[in-house]
Amino acid sequence: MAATLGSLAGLIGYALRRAQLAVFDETIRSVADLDLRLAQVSVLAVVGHRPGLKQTEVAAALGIQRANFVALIDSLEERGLARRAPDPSDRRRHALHLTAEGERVLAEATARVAAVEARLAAKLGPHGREELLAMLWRLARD
Amino acid sequence: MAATLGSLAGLIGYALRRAQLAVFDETIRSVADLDLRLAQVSVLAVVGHRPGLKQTEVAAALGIQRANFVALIDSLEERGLARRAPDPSDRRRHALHLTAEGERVLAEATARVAAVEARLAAKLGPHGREELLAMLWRLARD
DNA sequence: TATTGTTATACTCTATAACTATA
DNA sequence: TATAGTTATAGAGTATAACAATA
Repeated sequence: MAATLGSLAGLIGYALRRAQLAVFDETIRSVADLDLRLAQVSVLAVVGHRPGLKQTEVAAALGIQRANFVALIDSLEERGLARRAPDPSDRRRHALHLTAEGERVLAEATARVAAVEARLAAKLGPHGREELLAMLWRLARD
Repeated sequence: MAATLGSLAGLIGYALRRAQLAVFDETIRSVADLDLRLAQVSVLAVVGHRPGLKQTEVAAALGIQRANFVALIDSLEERGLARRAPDPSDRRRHALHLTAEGERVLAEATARVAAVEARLAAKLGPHGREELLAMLWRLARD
């Protein structure tokens, strides 16, 4: 395959895509039996880390448009994992929180993902993981 | 944003996704006025590098399902950038080639993408690019 | 007037099954 | 029987515009 890819194999953009797809494939499988998509896991992680944020703030942190975020929290709320709390100071806002069940599911999902990450780190050698993260975020923040 | 992402910021998988989206955003814009999507550019690159490959081989190299590959070459053929050539030894097969116009468009797209890649490499320091590519392909190949 | 959440919608990307023609 | 290409289709993910309620 490498031989047939030609110049693509030397492109950061293309290598990023292939690596991301491969890693997501493994990560998606790791939480599949929890019936969670990665977007749902990411919302649980942010809300669990910073409870009380409003929808727009969580969506912006994750790079998700607020219009598309609605169905995402709907799904988590319907499953009893998160809830929208009314904000007394501004009745337009919905502050987001995890339920006790949401905390449990997040803990389980986090453990599964951590196991995948450990396997990835093992492929990268001693300081590979930290170096990779530093480079990736340098590319991601404009 | 980093502060609100919590544990996500330390995940290789999540950082890969954010970096890939940011890089693709810039790359997509760089070829937008050629009216080319990145999937089309990747097909032009592979066929230009290895003319005569059959559809299934190109699709496999790019990780695209052969069913989804049909519309992709259709679009390139309709624009006169690529052509399906009958294979005399096996009439089921279509060998893929670029037209002269396809070669020209590929050259232009390659130059645009190379300019983006140069900006990315500049962000990563002296040996950053090579180190990053090595790590990404280590993750992508299983 | 501006913002928050929402609905509706359209478009791309991807995955799967089934068909045809050839081998 | 198996393979190459194809068609049809359904599910995600994403982007945009417009609306109601509230500020």
